[in-house]
Amino acid sequence: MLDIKYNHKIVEEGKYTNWINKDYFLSGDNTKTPFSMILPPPNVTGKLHLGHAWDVTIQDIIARYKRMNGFDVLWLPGMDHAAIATEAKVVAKLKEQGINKYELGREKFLEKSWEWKEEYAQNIRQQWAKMGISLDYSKERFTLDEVSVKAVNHVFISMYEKGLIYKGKKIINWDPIAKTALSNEEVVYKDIEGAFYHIKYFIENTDEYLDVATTRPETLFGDTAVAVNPKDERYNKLIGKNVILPIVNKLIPIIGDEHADMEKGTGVVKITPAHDPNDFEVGNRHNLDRVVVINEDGTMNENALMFNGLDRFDARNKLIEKLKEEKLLINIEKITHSVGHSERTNAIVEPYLSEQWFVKMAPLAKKVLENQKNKKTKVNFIPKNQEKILENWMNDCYDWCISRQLWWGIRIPAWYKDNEMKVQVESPGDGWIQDNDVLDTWFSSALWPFSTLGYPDNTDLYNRYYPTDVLVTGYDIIFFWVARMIFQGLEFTGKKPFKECVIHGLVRDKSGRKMSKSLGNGIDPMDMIDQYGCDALRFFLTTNSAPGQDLRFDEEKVKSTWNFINKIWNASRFTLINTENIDEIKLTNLSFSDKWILTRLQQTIQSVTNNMNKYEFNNVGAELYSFIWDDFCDGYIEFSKFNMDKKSTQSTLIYVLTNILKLLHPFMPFVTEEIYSNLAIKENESIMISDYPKYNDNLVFADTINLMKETREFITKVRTIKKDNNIKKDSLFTFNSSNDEIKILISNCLKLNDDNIIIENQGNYNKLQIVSKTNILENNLVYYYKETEDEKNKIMNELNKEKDKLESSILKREKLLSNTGYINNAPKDLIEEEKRKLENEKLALEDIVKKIASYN
RNA sequence: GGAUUCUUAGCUCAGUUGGUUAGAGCACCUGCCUUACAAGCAGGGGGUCACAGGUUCGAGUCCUGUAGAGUCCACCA
Repeated sequence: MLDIKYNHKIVEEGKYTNWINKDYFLSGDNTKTPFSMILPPPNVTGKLHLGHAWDVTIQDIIARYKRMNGFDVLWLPGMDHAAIATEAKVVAKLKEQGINKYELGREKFLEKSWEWKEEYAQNIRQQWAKMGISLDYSKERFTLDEVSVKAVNHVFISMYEKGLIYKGKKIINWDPIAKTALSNEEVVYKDIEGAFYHIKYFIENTDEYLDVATTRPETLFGDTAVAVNPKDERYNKLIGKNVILPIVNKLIPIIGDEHADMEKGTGVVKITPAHDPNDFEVGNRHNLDRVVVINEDGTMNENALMFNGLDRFDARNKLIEKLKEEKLLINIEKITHSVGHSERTNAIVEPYLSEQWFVKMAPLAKKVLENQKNKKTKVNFIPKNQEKILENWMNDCYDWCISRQLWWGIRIPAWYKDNEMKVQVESPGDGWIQDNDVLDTWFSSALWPFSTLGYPDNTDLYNRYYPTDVLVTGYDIIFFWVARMIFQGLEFTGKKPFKECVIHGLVRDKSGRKMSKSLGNGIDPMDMIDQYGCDALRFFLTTNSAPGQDLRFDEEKVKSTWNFINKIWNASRFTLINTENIDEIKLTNLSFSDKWILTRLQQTIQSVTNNMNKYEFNNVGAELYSFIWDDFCDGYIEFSKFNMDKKSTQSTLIYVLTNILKLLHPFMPFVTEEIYSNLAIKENESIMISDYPKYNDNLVFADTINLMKETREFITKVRTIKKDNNIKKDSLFTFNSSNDEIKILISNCLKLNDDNIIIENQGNYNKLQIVSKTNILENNLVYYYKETEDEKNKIMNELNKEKDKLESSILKREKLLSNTGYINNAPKDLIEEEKRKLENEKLALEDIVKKIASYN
């Protein structure tokens, strides 16, 4: 038997291990229809946060739901090596121990990185277990696994051969701390305090100068021109002349280029082709030299003359001093501007001319856009509006820099000897040296939906489970990952990698801020599990926002979810206590309330299933919450208390509870398993492998719904009257109904007995109020008691208020029903319903009017 | 500059293809230990759905505009 209170710690103990031991999470039953999902692989850099918890719970709900619906579910777990993120952490850890990455050497460093990976992978698996998620561990993958590396090499070589990958010298984002190139997506812009430095560039052979403003004065050593707009009448006559580059004292030309914006700054812009992407383009147009002035580590090089070897920011300060001395500095204008930072090391990113590998995006993006136009082959996003984000990005993207000057990752399969290059996996022979760089971590993750299944080999796994059915992830990762999986999937498998893409939002803190380490407002999901249990956390995370919307974390809500589970626990306790000796479930000779709750259950099953299929878990949550709490607990269980001698009641109790547990199981795997295991009658050894409830028309008694609604409203109304008028239990009153079952139900709920139900007479009592007539209850209820003059007035007020309300409502309905537009256009049943209500209200009004008259 | 989401009760949020008198949780008020649950039960109060127009028989929902908030992309000499 269940304890008096729900204890999540006891309930969750041991269940996950048991499920694993029973092989419930394994895929591979070929008699069933396959259903596959790939878990977005977390980085092996740290702990799972609430966003992960949300993401995996959505997937687990889908997996468990599909499994209970008879599918062979493959939910494939894995982790991402997270090239730069992990490398940065390992470097930092080594630094604490006084070890330098470069002194350690590539091989030793990789050993340390693998140690790190093993440690963190173990943490992550423990957290998955705590979350109760049903992953098929027999298929677990890592992005540096042999299968993954094989796919990556295959794809790289093939793209190179197709001309979709090329090596080129371009301006890329350079992280001077990690000393690697970054893609644009790995750069985060932050507003910081900076300045416009206005510098004098004297025009050759004159005393005149141009006022050139820059935020990065140290790059002036790399200036190879000054540009003005050809339409700018202030300056265009100067085009073709030279200016003297300050400090360096060499001559550079004044050129005319559209890039110079007349509205912006002074209208004059210095051109540094090696250190600015726009200037690079200008340089190409005008055939300018590209002078690199900064080293890989962010120090200045010999081109910076006396600042050679200084850090770029030191050099900036010293240069400004120098310019002041030379009277070349006009002024310093303080500004706040946004500056790119490395996502992982937080270093200020330097636009840097360097030779890197790129993926040519245009043809791939085009493929995605075209595929999205085809209803049959497109990836369906949930919610649908997220498709626009993808299209937006695909419409406007530039080539993807995929080489990283790191060690932790998949090494680029290119080999060099003298001036020759060969792109292949194996070394072409003696003297050939492999490219030192590794690939962007997203290059391997982009192949994840098929590399994990064995692609490019023709494996059974790949054939059975690809394309996958659903991918679940946050909208923040559409560019990084979703888009890239789609174009790689289309390019290499000829198919979309997943049929549906369920997008969720971000978890925010209580005041709506993003959760982040720097703000220190992060919540550890493991703490929440410890306090409220995994089931409460899961239900909270997945039922408190609409699809695609952000979720504000509120511990109070997790707490109230715990209360809900405790409620389920106690309803189960009640059911178990009263069905201990039952040996079969027999849904015959059903009472009115049995029929009603069974019908409500069927309605709930239908609606929940519908919402589950649409991934609208917030609706499922609301549906289950109100069915369980309002209908089952507050309604049916209360009614069952005076019907418990009936076999049908016991059967209905256990039948409805069993169905409730199954409907809840995808959301709350632990507590539903615990209660299920205590049922007197059950079909399976575990709820996990039981069948999901199916709508059953034989258990629908449609007419009970309105009857029960009216009955319960009536009961509420009487209680309200009693309460408002401070009527004690022993008051006398009467009501009548042609339906005996309803009569009994009301008597019981209102705790009436023969002594205080009277049909006639008032004795010492006065009439108090009559509850309005309804379809099922006739001339029904009168309370009697002695009242004071004040009370009398109060009652009259109430009656008049009720009368006014009815009158205005009737007027409104009559107006509506005489509106030909409404009659012609509104659905028929809606009009019928309206007419019915009008009739009822008229009856009720008649009643009230009579009562008011008799009162006086 | 472009895109996108949002604005509904004191707070946090739902609200399906337009269709009765707009819902929930928490908070609030009143009364109850009615043996499944006081982390509960019973009852109650609280919203001119940001604002202004428009379409419609009918708008929280669709369209246009305004204001405010968030996010992404681009720019940032």
